[in-house]
Amino acid sequence: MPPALLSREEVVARVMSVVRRQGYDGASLSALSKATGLGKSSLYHHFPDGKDDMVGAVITHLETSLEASVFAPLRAAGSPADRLRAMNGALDRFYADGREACVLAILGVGDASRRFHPRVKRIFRDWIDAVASVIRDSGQSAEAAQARAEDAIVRIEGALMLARSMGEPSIFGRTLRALPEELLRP
Amino acid sequence: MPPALLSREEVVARVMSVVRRQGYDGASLSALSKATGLGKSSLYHHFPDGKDDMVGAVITHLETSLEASVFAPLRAAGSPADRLRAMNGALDRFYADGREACVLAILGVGDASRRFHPRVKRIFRDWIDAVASVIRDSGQSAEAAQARAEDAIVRIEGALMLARSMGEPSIFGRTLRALPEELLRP
DNA sequence: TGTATTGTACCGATCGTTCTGTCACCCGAG
DNA sequence: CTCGGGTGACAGAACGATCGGTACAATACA
Repeated sequence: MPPALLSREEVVARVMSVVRRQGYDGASLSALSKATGLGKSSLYHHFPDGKDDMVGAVITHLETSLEASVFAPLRAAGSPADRLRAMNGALDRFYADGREACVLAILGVGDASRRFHPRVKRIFRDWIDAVASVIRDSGQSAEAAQARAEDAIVRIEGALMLARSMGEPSIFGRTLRALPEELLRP
Repeated sequence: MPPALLSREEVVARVMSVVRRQGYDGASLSALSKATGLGKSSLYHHFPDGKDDMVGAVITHLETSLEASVFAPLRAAGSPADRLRAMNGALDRFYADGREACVLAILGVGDASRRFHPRVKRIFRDWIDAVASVIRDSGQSAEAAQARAEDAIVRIEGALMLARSMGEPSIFGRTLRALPEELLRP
């Protein structure tokens, strides 16, 4: 039971939480209604284009919050290792230490994936580029940095998936902690 | 349009194909009916417990075919590198060079995940153990082998996810090809 | 004939969506 | 200050479509 008054950001956060756990198809309007405390018609008042509109707002929220808490720190000043550790901290929080699924991975399932694919791809692209810039700053060539950055995202997403499938969230933390050394080795 | 007569294996394969693309919730009975060429009543004749029964059959098919084409080769005689390359060949085929999603990852989404979690976890467990045995045979300690084997599955699943999200299937092949060296390095 | 398989029609439930209406609140006119 | 008309935020009820699932008769094949 939400406390009657919810800001748009809070509503979007709750929608994201449901999508994360149930997937796009599983996130029914009635589930979203229950999670946000808003009637179905109220949801349509705030998101006139329906479910796609709500999930679009989730992606927008994801874009801005990833930019602020992950991409920007990666591009900031500081030692490469520190910048990677800053990313790790943000990811650990966002994924609840490996217990929560990745929204981007969830949105790759089903017909919805076609609609959201461009925006999802863009986020991954930005993420890879931000990680690659760190690795370049550590002295690697642009090509090696690009390849290692892709490998970083591969590991993060894979660890998230396996951690949840095995019921062992620690897999995620272990993978994260190993990343800086592996990405920066000569 | 299926050619009228389908073996149970072929039916299961088509169900798997739909689940893979649409997810559990998105794989409606009408979609499964269309994909298999069987009416709903025929589907219920062959799978009396409905959708869960069909997906259960998919998992069973997965267990046996992964055992035959991936786990067994990993445990067979031969050099560690050869055994890993044998796994890679099977995976490349099964995932269509990175174009098809992983059924196990798909089944981790939504309420369905709770029902199938034990079997999915078991498959991952067996997979990790089989890879670990290869790495042990290359001279690594049991602990290091276990950790590296987990990392292998992490990378395979992550690469599959990212390859599809980026629309660049080649990410999967590149990750696979890099695996033997990374897992067997001293 | 008997058994295995399938088509048709249907069930109640739930899907995403829309319509209608109500309530609280703001703001300018009197 | 009061009042009335807009305005945004919400709920209830209902829409047609589709969901997963069932009953049963008809067909196909042995």
